[in-house]
Amino acid sequence: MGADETGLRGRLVAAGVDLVLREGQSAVSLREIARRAGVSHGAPRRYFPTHVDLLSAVAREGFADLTARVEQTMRDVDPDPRTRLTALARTYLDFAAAHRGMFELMFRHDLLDSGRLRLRETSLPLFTVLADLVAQVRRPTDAPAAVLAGALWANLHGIAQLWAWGSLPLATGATDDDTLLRAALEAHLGPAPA
Amino acid sequence: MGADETGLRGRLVAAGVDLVLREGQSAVSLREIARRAGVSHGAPRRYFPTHVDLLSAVAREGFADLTARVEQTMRDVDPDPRTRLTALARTYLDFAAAHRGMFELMFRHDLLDSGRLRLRETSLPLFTVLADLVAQVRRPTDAPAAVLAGALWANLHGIAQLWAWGSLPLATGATDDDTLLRAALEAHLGPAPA
DNA sequence: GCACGAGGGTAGACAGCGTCTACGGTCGCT
DNA sequence: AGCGACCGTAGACGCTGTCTACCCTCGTGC
Repeated sequence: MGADETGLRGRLVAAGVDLVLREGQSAVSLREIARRAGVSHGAPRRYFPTHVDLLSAVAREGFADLTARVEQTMRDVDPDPRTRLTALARTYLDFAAAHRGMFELMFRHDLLDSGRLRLRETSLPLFTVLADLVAQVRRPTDAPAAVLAGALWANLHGIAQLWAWGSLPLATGATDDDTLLRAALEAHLGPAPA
Repeated sequence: MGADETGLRGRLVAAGVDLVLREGQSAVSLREIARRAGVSHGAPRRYFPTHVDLLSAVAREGFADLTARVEQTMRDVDPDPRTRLTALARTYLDFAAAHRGMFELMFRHDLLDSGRLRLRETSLPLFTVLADLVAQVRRPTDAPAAVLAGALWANLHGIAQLWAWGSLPLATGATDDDTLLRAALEAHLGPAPA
């Protein structure tokens, strides 16, 4: 998906992905990526004029990975939309927890050039999957589907972020994020079916 | 509140706060703060052994500021808990939008030492205000108050963050965050009273 | 009245960073 | 054979955070 090209460009992105997964977002320096790719520190410049460009490409891989996981989940799980939404949410939170560095990078808009690489648009298919499912379970009195989906996404995202920060467990006394997730889903979509 | 001490320590924090508000989180370097405080680059070290310590102190001011704003809102607004919750949420989102750099810094747990400065605990009073209000409007079938409050906070936080990133407006087609906010409040707390 | 020690700020060094620029080598094409 | 385009190297620059040695200025004990 772009990262496994044989050229240096692909190797750089792959090294960046590997680095952010292993060491976190702050470790992803241009020079370290170049080192891991076995080239001089000036080499990346041919493909990525600035550090931001390279980070954006790495983040793009992150979105692609997350999207692929969600699509895989959709393939595995029951077609009932409510079930699918629950599974999607779980996948989102699991991704954030398992790849925290990547997840952080993906939403560090101060580090990324969302315009040049159409990064925001890269996250759109993901939102579309969510929005389609939301539209199917939406009740007549609910907000419009796009709004409902946006609010739900924001809730998922907030849980992922605050949970990682440690504030949420401290404040709520919870030991896992599943309780919070269930509460969020029921709040937005109504009580879970029996 | 700690930042207006006359000593160098207070001046450093004040300079940091000013800098993050004006230029954003990435501009808050140790040396730049020292420069603005009119001291040499080594001076901060007496009070803040590392950059992280200084940033944490700045973020602490941010939490203090936000808490003060919320408390002011609580003083100004009608005692009806639902109204208060709406106002609190609005204050939260306004703060995030108006002081984006500070808001980012406050939740950059990778940059902060939440342990040493009890930073997480600093955000706790804020959560308590929210939790108390939530407890008052909670319906019998809702999740426990702490969980409900946590989920709602996460929703607010997610809206603030995703909105700032630009993804949410793009995905939902909304032009302001108020629609999203109302949807979130109604989802967690039930339909708004007439 | 004076030495002394501690607190607090200065100044220089170091390695690492992103960026810029000049250079070289290695192709394929005419 | 010669020539360009492509692609990577290497060194410099100014910036960063951190470390260390130094010094100046007090307050205190004698």
